Amino acid sequence: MDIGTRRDSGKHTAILQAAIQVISQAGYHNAQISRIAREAGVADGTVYLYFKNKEDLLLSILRKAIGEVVLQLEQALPTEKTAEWKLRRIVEIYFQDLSRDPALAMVTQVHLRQVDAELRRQVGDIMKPFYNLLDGVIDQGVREGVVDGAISHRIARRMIFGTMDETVTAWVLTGSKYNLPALAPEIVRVLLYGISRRDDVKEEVTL
Amino acid sequence: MDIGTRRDSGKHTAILQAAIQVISQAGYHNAQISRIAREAGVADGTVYLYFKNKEDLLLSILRKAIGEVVLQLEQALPTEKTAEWKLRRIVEIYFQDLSRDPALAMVTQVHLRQVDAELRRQVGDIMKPFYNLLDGVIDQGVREGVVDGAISHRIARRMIFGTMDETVTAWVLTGSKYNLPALAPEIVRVLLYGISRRDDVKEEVTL
Amino acid sequence: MDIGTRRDSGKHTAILQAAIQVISQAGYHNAQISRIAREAGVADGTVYLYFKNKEDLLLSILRKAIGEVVLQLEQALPTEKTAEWKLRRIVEIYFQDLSRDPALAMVTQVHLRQVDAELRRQVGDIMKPFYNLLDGVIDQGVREGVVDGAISHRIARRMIFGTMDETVTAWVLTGSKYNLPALAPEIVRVLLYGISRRDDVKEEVTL
Amino acid sequence: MDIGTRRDSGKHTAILQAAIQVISQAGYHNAQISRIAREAGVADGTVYLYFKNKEDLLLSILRKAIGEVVLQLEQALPTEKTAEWKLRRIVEIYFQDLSRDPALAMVTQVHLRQVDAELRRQVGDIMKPFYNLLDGVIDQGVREGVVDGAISHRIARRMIFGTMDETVTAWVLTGSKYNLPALAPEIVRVLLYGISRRDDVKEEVTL
DNA sequence: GATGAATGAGTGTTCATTCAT
DNA sequence: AATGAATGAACACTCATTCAT
Repeated sequence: MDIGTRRDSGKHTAILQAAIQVISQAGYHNAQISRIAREAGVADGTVYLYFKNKEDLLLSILRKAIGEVVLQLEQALPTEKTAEWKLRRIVEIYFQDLSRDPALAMVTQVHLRQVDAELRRQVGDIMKPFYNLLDGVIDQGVREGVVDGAISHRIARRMIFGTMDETVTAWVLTGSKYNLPALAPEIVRVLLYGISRRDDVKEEVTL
Repeated sequence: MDIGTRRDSGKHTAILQAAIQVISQAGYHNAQISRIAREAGVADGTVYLYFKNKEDLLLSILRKAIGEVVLQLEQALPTEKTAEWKLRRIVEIYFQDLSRDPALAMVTQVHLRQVDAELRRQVGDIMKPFYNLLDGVIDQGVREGVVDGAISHRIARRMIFGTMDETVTAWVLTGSKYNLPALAPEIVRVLLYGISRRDDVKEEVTL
Repeated sequence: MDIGTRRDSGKHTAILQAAIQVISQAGYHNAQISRIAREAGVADGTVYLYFKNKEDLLLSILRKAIGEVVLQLEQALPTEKTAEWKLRRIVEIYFQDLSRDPALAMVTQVHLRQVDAELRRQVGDIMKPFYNLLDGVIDQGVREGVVDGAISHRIARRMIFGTMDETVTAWVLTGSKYNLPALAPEIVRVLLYGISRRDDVKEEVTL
Repeated sequence: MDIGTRRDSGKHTAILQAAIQVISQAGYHNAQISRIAREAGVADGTVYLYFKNKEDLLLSILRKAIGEVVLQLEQALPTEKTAEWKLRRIVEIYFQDLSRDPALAMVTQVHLRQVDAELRRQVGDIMKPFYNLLDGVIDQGVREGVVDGAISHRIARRMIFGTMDETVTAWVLTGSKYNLPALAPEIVRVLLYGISRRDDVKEEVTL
């Protein structure tokens, strides 16, 4: 069922888009294949020509979303020299990409969690490249001397991802009303320096 | 946990415990009422004498878990004077409580997210008291001058909760093998000061 | 379970009345024993001290209703001399009794039909005495020369009962708003002479 | 009966026939969809491709039965000139149609009554056309001078329908053993002239 | 007699998936 | 490739009835 890179007559994309719309509105368990098919303008059976099953459809959405973020990051990060500025770009691009398609964000942030153990493992695989990028930046930060080498990489990564994740989820659940990317600078500030007051700031975080 | 309350000849508690076990293993959508009932040693119908429906059973688990954390925090926090130490106690107690019952943690961290919009609202209501405690500590921190008043309360709270949540979820999904509470000091350190290197540290974070 | 004639502390009657009320409103299949018990002010189990099961409860209602009608007819009919006047009394008393307790009428006319084959046989047994009364009057009518002996007794009886039944059911289903006994004279007229015009009437039907 | 229409490869008809058979034997509340499906040779789910739900299946049976009677009456009645002969045709055709399919008669006469209030309203709607036909004939009878204009139309209609209904129900409950249409002439006689003896008969009712 | 907590059998309906065309 | 009619497994919840107290 690996259709490959050719997207045929656009049906692959149409079904994926329809799935994002339907799932974002109704949730994974209430998103019937028949409704997704109708929305995409194809027959029920056609969905199974492009996706192995409903679960695969959900994972494909995540792959697409994370794939795009990673792709953009791979292009943008080399531009930045310091780890600090790379982290800044990560948060910005992550927020920008997700805020560009609220329905997609709703699916990845909320409905994707509504799945069972087996699926969760695959979600981890898909997130890998993104986690690796984060780890790379933390590494560089330590080498540069701006990130505390004593902090566990795992903990650092989880704080960064956990904070971004919680922020996007809150944004999505409150209706995607405010400007998400605008929060990036303040987020980066707490990631770098925590919530503590800093009188000794020389070069303040600006954007 | 709530030992001795034993209302209704212990059936209420038995069903709740059985639900935690079954849901933690199979997930909410795969946890049949009949299986929970069997595990609890009661008839299917008996479940409905103690809980309104399956959803109510799930919410009761969260209520129990969060209720206990909040209860302990309300007793412990007044003991601590500074906001910093209060934050420290929050992370410690949160980690300790959840690590005491990995199955319960699995349910609240993973399976509880597998629910639809209507339920999500109720989850928010249950979490309210915990969020309020966090806000209170942040407030105090600002007044004490240790927390940066320029940082949005919302963002601060989301970083704190997002980081703890991500940490517990990762612990639970990797099999609850390592000592979760032992991570508390390092977590508090990144919450307070971020990931940045701090040469200017006068009084380092210790425990 | 034959409690006999003694009605103990009135619980037998209380449960029967409660059943009439609950079934008339909710229908047989929606009338839970627990609700009938609550309405009667007794425990669920107590219902089974006075009635074999739910079905028996329903039959008891019919027995009570038909029993009262038959009792009254057995007292009133001997008073009337001619078959014509006896028929008149039958319709009058049948209508009067049912209109006295609309809830009871609702149960016997509507909800009692919502039962299965086995029960239906028993309903027939209960109706027997009433049918016998009808047959007796028809017999007498033939002997008196006012009823056409050529008409099958069965057909005559079904016309009489079918017409009364349809009339009462219509009355009950439209909310028991109008005066049912007031229809008796006209009903008797069509039972005796059909719907045809009668120019040759010597002694018209009056009341 | 509607032979040749055969829509949907006959599955619609097959399910309807299976439902008539199963319900006539077991009653509405004991007729499981799975049993009807098996009897029709289709999967359970297939029933729901042709009928909205179990209730809709029951109403479809009545619609089919009454629809056929009304159709035949609409063709036959214009043939008859007088109201008397039209009434005769109504009884004949009603009896003939129902006696042609005893299982169908069992469902409409007995099991259809086993339903709740909401359904009952819809039953009324379906019966409307038949009631209207009866009213039309009574009207004509009054105009012709053979029906007593002083008799309430409602009462006349209820006597006619109540008598037919009671007759068919009795026939069906006793095993559909005797010839139902053969009773038509005698039934018409009691509808027209009641049970009274008629010495003054000039042109007696014959068939 | 009276209670009411506990039982557990019973079923309409949905929907992901298949496959003959 | 595309269709969509057909499939059938799966399950939360109700409620008449029982029985230990």
